[in-house]
Amino acid sequence: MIVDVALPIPAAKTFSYTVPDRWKPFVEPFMRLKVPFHNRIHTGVVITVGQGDDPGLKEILEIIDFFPLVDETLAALCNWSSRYYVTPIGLVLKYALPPTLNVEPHVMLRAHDHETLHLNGLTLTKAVKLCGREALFRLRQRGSISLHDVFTGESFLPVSGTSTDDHTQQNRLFIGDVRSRLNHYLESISSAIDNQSNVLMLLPDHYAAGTYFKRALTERFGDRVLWYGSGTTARSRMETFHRARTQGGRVVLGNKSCVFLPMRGQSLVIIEREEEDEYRNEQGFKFNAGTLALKRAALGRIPVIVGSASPSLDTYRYAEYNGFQMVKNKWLLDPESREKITVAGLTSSAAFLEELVPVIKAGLIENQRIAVFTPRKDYGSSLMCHDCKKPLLCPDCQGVLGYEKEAGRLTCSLCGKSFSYEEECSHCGGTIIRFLRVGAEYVAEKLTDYFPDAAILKITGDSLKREMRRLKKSPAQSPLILVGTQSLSKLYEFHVQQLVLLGWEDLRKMGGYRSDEKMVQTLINLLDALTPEKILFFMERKHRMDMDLFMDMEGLYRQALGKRQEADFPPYRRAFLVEIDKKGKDRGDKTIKRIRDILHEEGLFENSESMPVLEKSMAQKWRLVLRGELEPLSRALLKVYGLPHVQIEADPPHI
DNA sequence: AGCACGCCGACT
DNA sequence: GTCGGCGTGCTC
Repeated sequence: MIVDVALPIPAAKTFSYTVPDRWKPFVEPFMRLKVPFHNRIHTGVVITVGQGDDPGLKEILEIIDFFPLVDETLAALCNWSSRYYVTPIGLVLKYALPPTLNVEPHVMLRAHDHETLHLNGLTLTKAVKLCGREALFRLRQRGSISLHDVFTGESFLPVSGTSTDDHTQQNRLFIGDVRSRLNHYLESISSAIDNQSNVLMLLPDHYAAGTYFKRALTERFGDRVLWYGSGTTARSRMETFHRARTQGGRVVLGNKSCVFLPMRGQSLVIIEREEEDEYRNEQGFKFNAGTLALKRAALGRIPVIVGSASPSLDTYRYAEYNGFQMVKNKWLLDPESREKITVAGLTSSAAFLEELVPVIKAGLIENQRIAVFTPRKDYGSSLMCHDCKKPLLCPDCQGVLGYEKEAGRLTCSLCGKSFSYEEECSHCGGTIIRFLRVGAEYVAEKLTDYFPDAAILKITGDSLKREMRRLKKSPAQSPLILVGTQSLSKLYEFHVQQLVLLGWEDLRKMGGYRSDEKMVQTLINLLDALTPEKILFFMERKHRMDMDLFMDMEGLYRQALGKRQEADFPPYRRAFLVEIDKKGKDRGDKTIKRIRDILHEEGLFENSESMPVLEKSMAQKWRLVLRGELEPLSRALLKVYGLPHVQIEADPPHI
């Protein structure tokens, strides 16, 4: 017997091992096992079980799981993810079945004959220590012991995530404000859990959206509401794991890792604000949890509700293409909102404070809550030497640098790398560095100078968790200034009287083919969360935008999708960014040749004209953008994956 | 990923 | 003459 095993290493292949007789009766695909590898012991996952024998192969050491921890739908989801995100299956499985999944301390043994009486009530961890894994496998097979989890007391058995055939639900894209979405979710969840099936609900974060929905759902459904993911204890994470797989009538809330949570009898998946960046997993296996949740629902034939005030173009098209019911409850830039909007022109971006201060002053006198939005979180960006007028760019990728004053460093907006701030031009040595754009840190500092007695909170991605606590204590009647980025839109139902947008139109230039879409989403989500009575834009005169352009939702989406189709971009084509480090002594030339060879071998780009040219040679790396159909591309790119100094990003936003 | 092998610079 | 730097390659 030979098994092909996926290992958590960045190589797009499986490794074969023979199975010794004592383990033969127990092997099944998707069980975890221990194998010798490179003079070490690794945890791998069985992908296929085959007949035959090969004395050249090593033997597996031990099987870990008594049965696979993923059901058929999740196994299919892992396989699909591996191809869709060009990540070796071993790394996908490492995410789906992480070491933190501490199953055995929470599973107990029950004895069914005299021989095993001494094992009764022991946890699996202790029993394994006492008599070894192999013996327990045999005892269980002949029925001398059974397993149950400590949380529910129910039998610990393979989970089957099949749909419960609830025909009251159907796939739906719900576009509306947060109140209407919440009500819609509550009604849908209610009818789902009434018939004892489970609901999986994805939320963009834990501290803001997470607590908002958790509170609202708990009010209605009590302890049937569970959270799965970080931001909680290891034990309660395991409790959710066991309850979701054995019990029914539960709602599991989570952000990313919950898309791989096995669940019994599911009847609904809900994705809240799928367009949020927080659904993107940036390290290791890079994926979008919203996209995976949609796929999981499709694979398991489970109805899905996607709710947002401003869905992404990808989801809008996916929903239309797959026959979702399109419910347009409310578009927040409707003619009614038009009356609340004032657009003020600025002569230059530096002039804004003179115009902003009187507005804030008037608001504070009236005890208002005012939110000031600015696209950037840092102190200043678009740095430029005063002497030679040359811009300061990221030495690595030539991206725009942002200056963080408090931290005293420069951070690249493109690659995220940080550098200490030297206050010196690399071209001429000049020491006067100017910045042409300002961000939240600067605005907050200046407003504090102007209004030293006012309560001013800075809301950015990094400070959100901390500031949420202070915010909850703030009485609704006292004046407050919130200065922040997109993160302001996480403050669900935090009502402000005024919303001021400084340089919102700048989002348009912040790079990537999705920038127009992001601009609209940012605005709509701010309106969704903060429900402002007045909306005041300060826009640079030459970039001033006509707000009437955004009032017709269908027209807006139709036009944007038309452009994407014409340009052959997502969602009509898959796009991948391949980056090659110039570290090697050949400056990456050899790697590029190998990539071209692999693409050619796979039958892609047969004539040299369609062969991708290297789009950009930057200081430290080559950039290559590939667009095309998923199947041939991902097959070829998985081969590219293992090459040294090569990074592959699926659906890159910055192209 | 880790770990070994291999080919060029500063040391007793 | 060697020790060790990391670039390159392989792992059933």
